[in-house]
Amino acid sequence: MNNSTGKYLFTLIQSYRSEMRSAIDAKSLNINAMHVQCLRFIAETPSCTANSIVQGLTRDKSQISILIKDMVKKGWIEKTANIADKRSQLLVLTAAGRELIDKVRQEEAAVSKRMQQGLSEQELAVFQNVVQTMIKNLN
Amino acid sequence: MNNSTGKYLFTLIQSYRSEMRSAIDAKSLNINAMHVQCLRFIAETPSCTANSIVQGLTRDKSQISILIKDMVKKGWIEKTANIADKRSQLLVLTAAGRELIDKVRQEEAAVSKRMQQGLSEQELAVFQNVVQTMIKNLN
DNA sequence: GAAATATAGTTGACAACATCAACCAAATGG
DNA sequence: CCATTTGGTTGATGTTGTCAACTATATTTC
Repeated sequence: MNNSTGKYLFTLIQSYRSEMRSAIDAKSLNINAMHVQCLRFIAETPSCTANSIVQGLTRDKSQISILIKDMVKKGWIEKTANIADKRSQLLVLTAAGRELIDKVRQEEAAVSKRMQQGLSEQELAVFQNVVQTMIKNLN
Repeated sequence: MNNSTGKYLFTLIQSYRSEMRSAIDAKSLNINAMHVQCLRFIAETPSCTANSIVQGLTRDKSQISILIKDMVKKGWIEKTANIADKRSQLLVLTAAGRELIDKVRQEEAAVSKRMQQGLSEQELAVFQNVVQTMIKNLN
């Protein structure tokens, strides 16, 4: 392999984003990529704080702060007091947030299924392993 | 494989971007990701026009128009009259642009090399095939 | 126990990337 | 020759990202 790696990965991600965008728009879900990542993270993380998301998604805290504010405003998540640390709040999905992320997951599953057409279980397993190794190599 | 595909790919791309950013900053190359893609595309495309880039990189024409303006201003590319179509101009790299993209390619090669540590030729070949198939499946 | 330092989160300013609409000049089609 | 399409530019706006400065709280040090 040569240094077209980056190029193909960019193209793949761009195509994936575009597909997800279309699916999201088609279903009028009205949610952004970073909102999706945050909601998923909150759903999967007990005692989730803004800082948990900062660490988990490797993003700047100011960016996450703004995203949280957006999602609270949109009624997808709620803040509750964090007894363990008065500086922070615990974040939980509301019923609307859970419903939304479930719908998004369905669209993600559909796009992933399309992406994987014609590829064997073995090829996908190698792919997964390679991606995880590459992530590890860079961090 | 499940729908964590998107998640891992996002993480990989983010890590890659971050690495490239650090490498670019360390060498004081002062160039952005989209500039890099454009310069590479121009270098590899005979009779390159703004529209060629729009089609090749699948980006909005207004975005490409602005990028071209930036790169001309920075002295990395030049516009020459397109005799075949008075509406458009041909884009070519200047000496400075060629030098810059060469340096970027070196950094890309270094990052790719790090990414690939511990992975066999066969695994990388499967990876490449899977990525290209996925791109094709989405378009 | 108080002071110094670090941390969690917020806000503002700015940059990079992206999309859409409106426009003009040129090319193409009927 | 006129209508339509295309290539490119600009403005407005949205999304994602980074950095600095700030406040309140927690932790560390003495």
